[in-house]
Amino acid sequence: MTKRAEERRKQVLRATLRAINDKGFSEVTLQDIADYTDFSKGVISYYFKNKEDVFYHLLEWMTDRIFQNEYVAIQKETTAIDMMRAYVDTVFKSPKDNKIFYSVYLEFLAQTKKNESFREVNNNFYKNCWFLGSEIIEKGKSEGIFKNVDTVAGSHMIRALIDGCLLQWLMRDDETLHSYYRETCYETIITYLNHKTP
Amino acid sequence: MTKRAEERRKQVLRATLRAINDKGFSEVTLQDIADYTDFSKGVISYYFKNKEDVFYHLLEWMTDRIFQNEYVAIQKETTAIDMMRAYVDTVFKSPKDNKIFYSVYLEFLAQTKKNESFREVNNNFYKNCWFLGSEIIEKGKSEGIFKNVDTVAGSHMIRALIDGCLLQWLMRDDETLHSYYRETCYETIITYLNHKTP
Amino acid sequence: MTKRAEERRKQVLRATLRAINDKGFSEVTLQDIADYTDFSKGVISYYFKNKEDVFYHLLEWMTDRIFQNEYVAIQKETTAIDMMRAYVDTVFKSPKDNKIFYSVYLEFLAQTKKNESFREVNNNFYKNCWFLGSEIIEKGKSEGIFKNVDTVAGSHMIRALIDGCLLQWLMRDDETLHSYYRETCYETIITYLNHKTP
Amino acid sequence: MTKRAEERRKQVLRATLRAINDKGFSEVTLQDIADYTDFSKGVISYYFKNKEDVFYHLLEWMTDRIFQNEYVAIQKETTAIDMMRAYVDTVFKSPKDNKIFYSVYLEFLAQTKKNESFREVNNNFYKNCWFLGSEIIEKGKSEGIFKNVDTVAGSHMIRALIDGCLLQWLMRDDETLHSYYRETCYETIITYLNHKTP
DNA sequence: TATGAATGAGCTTTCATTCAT
DNA sequence: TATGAATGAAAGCTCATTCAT
Repeated sequence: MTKRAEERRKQVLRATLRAINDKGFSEVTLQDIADYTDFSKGVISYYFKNKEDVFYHLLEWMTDRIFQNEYVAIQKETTAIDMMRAYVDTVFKSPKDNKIFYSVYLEFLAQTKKNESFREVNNNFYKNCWFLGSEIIEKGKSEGIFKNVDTVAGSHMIRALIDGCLLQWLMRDDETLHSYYRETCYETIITYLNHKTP
Repeated sequence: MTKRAEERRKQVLRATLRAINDKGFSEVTLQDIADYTDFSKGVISYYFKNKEDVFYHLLEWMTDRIFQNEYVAIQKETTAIDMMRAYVDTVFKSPKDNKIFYSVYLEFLAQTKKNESFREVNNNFYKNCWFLGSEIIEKGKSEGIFKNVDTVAGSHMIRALIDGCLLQWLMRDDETLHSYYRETCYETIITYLNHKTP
Repeated sequence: MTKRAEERRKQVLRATLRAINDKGFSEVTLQDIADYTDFSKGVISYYFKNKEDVFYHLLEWMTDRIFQNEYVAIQKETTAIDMMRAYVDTVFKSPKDNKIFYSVYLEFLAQTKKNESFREVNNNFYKNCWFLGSEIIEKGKSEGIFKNVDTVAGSHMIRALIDGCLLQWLMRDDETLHSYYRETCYETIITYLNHKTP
Repeated sequence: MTKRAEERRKQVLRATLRAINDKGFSEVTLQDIADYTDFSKGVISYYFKNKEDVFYHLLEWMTDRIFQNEYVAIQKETTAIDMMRAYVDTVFKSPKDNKIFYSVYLEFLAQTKKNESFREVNNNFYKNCWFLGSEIIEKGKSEGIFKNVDTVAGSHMIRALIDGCLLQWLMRDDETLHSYYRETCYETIITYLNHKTP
């Protein structure tokens, strides 16, 4: 693929993200997407096989980027607690970002049933998320904390709580609750990881 | 509304649930819904304002029924622990039921952005869920447990974890994981509610 | 199929024939066809699976009608010569009819390569044509003429000459040549069927 | 026109013939044609006015080549019978060649209605074909055979039968019938030309 | 000369909605 | 009450053509 093709595809994906955010996944048309680029409708079909192919690559691109950010964030820290903090802070980046990302992500999840390839991308994202959780828990164990948590189950629950909180925050549609959910999510995770009785 | 009208509307809603489950929210047509009733396409328009109106009432009906089941279940129990157990068991009723309900529910959540009325129905459902969580936590407090948990935040986290677990389970598309998520979800909640350090 | 459906389908087929005649097979749009009916574009899709399905049924309808006319015409005659005359006269019905039918038929033949089902309809038409030729030749033999002609090969050649003449006439696009080709075709066939040396 | 232009145009025409043969006349795209050359889509527009212009020149080129082959073939012979034989043998060159040429030619004929220039090219081809037929008939007459045939009508009928046979063979889509149609066509023509009763 | 990126008109098809019966 | 015939807007996608490079 040429450099130009690479760039055009990125442009289309960015436009698609904004278009879905504004119109909704199932409602967005190729024309809508084109309207967010500086190009005509034709470029989308020129650089992607079809509309679904655009969506597929958007999901892949979004989840990859999210994971990269989270991974980089926790790598910067040295203690398990700080890593967990960094993880949650990166997940709850900002009301604006979370709203765009999570509402679009939610639409992808809803499509999963009819679209096996979306499911696969998401499962890969899950694996990455669990990997982050596991790294943090293992780090904690090496520090002598998080002793009573099973690494695998813990990584599942961390992500479940994060998703549940983001979902609840998104549905309540009140940006002022963003920090509330970030903090409560963080504290709940820490409380859970730190619990004394096995 | 006449008795007959009431009955027809129920028939349409039931048919819609099955149709969405089979075809997907955005793909389902009025013809699909009609095919699941013993009536023709016309009855749907006859008893509902339009397609969106059908969906609205379906969401309302589904979330009400879910809440009722959960409410009845916890009312039967006498201790906070048993109530929590009953709550989680009712939520994780069976792989089949969860798959149908939650995948359709997920599609509704994804539509929330474009549909204010869906959001309202869901927020009402949330309130009901938080009420259940609060009741259980308060009961626990009266029993001398769950001492270090804030009732409101706790009820939020309980629901967030439940949703996060169901979502993760649904996305993994592996029915054998159903009991794993049910148990891990339950234990994580109990661990969190029981934690010692404030 | 209801009576109304039957009628609508006929209306669509008639409209399609006229539309193809005016615009050409590959150029005709569903809108064109609809414009020749008193209905909207939707009815076509309502009564036929898709555009190709319309074409398929048109070819079937056309070739059936042609064969029926020819069959009826030769059945009315009592001698082989008169039957042959009636056959050719029916084939060369009128410049107007031949132009419409044959130009559309020609487009179907050209599509045969990509459309197996068109080929099958045409092969069935061929069988019917050969049957007519065979009947005439056999009748002639029973009268003591057409002695030196093989029935099967003869029936093939009769149709080949008819098609070749109609094609040539159509391509020359000169209506005054219609009777010339009809007569020359007839005489050539008779001369061939009557030939003395085996 | 430069030598290079001449060469490029030939390359495009050859590619077009193959492309039409593979994809069909109305389905072939400029991209398809380009894929059969070693050039890009642009060269086609560079050396031809538009797509239709390519087709026009292809038809011209094909019919010219066919005529040249037939003309050369009959010129080599010395008797009318041998010439007729050579004509038919050249027409029925081989199943493979006939299939390619005739199916593409058929598509051109079908386009004739909308395309006056195609008709003109074909009428010129017809004139050439009739010329060949006339030459053979006149030669026969000079040899004392073919006495009872009108030269002009005979030349028309010869071509009509040839076209009718090739068409029928093509539609039956059975390569093993090729020699059957070649022989039967030849014999039918000879029988007709040789007939005794005026 | 030759390329292929970009355009956008135009196609088929789907389907919510209306309404005469 | 209930039907389903008919409508026509709106969608995705294709591709001939243009033109900067």
